[in-house]
Amino acid sequence: MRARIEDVAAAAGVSMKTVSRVFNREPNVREETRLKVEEAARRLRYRPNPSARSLAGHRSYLISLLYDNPSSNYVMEIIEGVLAACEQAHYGLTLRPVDFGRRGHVEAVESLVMQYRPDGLVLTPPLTDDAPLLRRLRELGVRYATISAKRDSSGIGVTLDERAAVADMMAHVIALGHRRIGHITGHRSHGGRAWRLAGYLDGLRRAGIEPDPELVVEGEFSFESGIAGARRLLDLDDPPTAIFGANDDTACGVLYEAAARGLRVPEQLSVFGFDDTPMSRRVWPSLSTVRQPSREMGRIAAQQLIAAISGGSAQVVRVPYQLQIRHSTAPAPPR
Amino acid sequence: MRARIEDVAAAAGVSMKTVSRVFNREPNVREETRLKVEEAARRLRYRPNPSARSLAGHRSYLISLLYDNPSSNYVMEIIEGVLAACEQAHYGLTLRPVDFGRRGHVEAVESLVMQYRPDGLVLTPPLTDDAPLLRRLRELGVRYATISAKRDSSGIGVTLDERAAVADMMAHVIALGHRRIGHITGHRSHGGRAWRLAGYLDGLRRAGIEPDPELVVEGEFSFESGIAGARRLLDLDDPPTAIFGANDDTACGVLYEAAARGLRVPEQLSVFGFDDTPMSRRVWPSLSTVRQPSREMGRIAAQQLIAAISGGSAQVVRVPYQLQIRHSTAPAPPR
DNA sequence: CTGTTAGCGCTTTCAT
DNA sequence: ATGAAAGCGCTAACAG
Repeated sequence: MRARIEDVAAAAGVSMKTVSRVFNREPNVREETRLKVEEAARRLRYRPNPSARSLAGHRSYLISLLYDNPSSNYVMEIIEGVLAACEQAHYGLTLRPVDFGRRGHVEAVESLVMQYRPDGLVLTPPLTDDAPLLRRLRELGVRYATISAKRDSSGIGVTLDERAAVADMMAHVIALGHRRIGHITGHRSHGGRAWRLAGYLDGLRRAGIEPDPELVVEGEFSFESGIAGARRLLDLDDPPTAIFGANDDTACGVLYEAAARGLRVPEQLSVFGFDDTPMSRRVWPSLSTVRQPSREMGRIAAQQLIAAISGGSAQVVRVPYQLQIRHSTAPAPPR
Repeated sequence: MRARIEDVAAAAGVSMKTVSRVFNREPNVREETRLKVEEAARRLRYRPNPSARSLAGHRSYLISLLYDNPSSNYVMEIIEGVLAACEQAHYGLTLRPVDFGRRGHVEAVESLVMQYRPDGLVLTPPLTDDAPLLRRLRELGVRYATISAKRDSSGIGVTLDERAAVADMMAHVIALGHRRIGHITGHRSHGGRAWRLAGYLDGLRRAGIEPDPELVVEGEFSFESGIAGARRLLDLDDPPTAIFGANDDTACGVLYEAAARGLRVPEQLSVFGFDDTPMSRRVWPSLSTVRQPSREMGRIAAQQLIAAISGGSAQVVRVPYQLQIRHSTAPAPPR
């Protein structure tokens, strides 16, 4: 049978509570005692029973990740990071796909919270800026960390300066001689949309280029909206020589439409995206994009959250970005 | 505060045990009594405490999904399906990325099992055919369901006739006039490799085409191996006019290499894959491939597993495939 | 710094 | 068909 805390206590010649203290890293245990306990636990291959722990401790040792599946790669990387942090802190993870657009999604989250009583949540965009959801979470008294939130609402989480990243990328493209640069935006409900648009405008302004409203078309972070956006942009009387898709999916849509028209990338059209998903390396030509350390961001968000749960201090950590210049950006064609 | 089983019992005028019976769908409860209990539970918004339930019931109500991340899209779809089944059965899900190649991976799984005591596992390829892992699981007495296992080892799970699917796809390509068809195989440790190779050979045989060993090159289900395989195949003195990549990633590598050489797909080269990942619709030209209902397969695997856990009967369910003919396959070029 | 005692909310076992 | 009592393995609260 499996060893219980009682067995460890007996083997180490201490009380159950002392073993509990050691395992929970509580203070007031002599180094010598701790070693004895650890040794006994190892010998008996003791593993605390999570159910008993939660039941007696009035906490679930569980955190939940809420996502709205913008992209599988993104979510999987976030999951990996969150999982790594959970493992280290001996927390469990539950997943919750949320249908952001659909009514009743707040109730769905509420039901998760009521049922599993997670000690905290990790939110990914666009849920990070879903006002009704955030309000309800606050009413329920659930702590949460945000990843790439437009506005910090919990003081716990992680972000990246998307605006500066895009501005940097714009500088790169402008240095290649491009003056007419199109942008297919992200979905209105995503925080990233505003940041990336702002970075696009920053880039133009810094180069002294007057923004042309015609060159900014609505998208929604999807492959399809990349195709549609590229069509509108390329059908313009004075079409752009470069297009910034608000994320890699969108940029891949642009690539697709260009190929469909027999337009050569990057010779006749430069394209760039944002996220550095694996796909950006797998398309032809490979996509210039901004690398976002998603896995790391997941890890940090969960770490901050667990720190807050454990009564420590937490913050919104800013992580660095990185430009990935590949084969989809090249000097502007002569006019 | 949160309602407990005791409160529901009091409100319904029955004992705790009766409430427990109702919630666990145990027999020996009068219809009338059950309704009373359900009504009281609804009024008090009662949710059983999962920790207490597991502690007293000696089961975790948890299943674990083990995966080795061949592709994010694939894993995410499986997760969604498994999650759907869990939800319905009031089971929790824990995730376990496993580094199949690395030594110590069996111990990593064992540690998961010892710590969380899941009531069962769901295995995805290639873990489904990892002999040392399976042996250890059996020693530990853990039940598991397999998804697309090469060999059925637990009697619980879901499969798809990959061999027949590939043979069908071959028939389609042969009907287009192709005679020299190349194949970049999957990784040796994956069950899918053998099936897909067998389907490729079936297809040739049925058309009376003598297989040419030169046309089969080793791959590993990756984009990179698709590029490498395409190079070898296209550098042949008598290169193929069509190439079957063992999965979509591989096929996308072929597309990439073809584009890099200025070879037009499908006019000069036909390409097809397997899986129908979202990417297959996003590349240019869009990829002909075999659709595998991954989400559904995840759901079924989890359902079967939970049925087995609950003492019911379970089996290996076979699900249907579907050919997706898109723009990467066309009549063979005249010789 | 360490130990004792009393639950946590549920299911089991055994009555009735 | 229903109920009473005895834990499941751990931590909280309080002693010492």
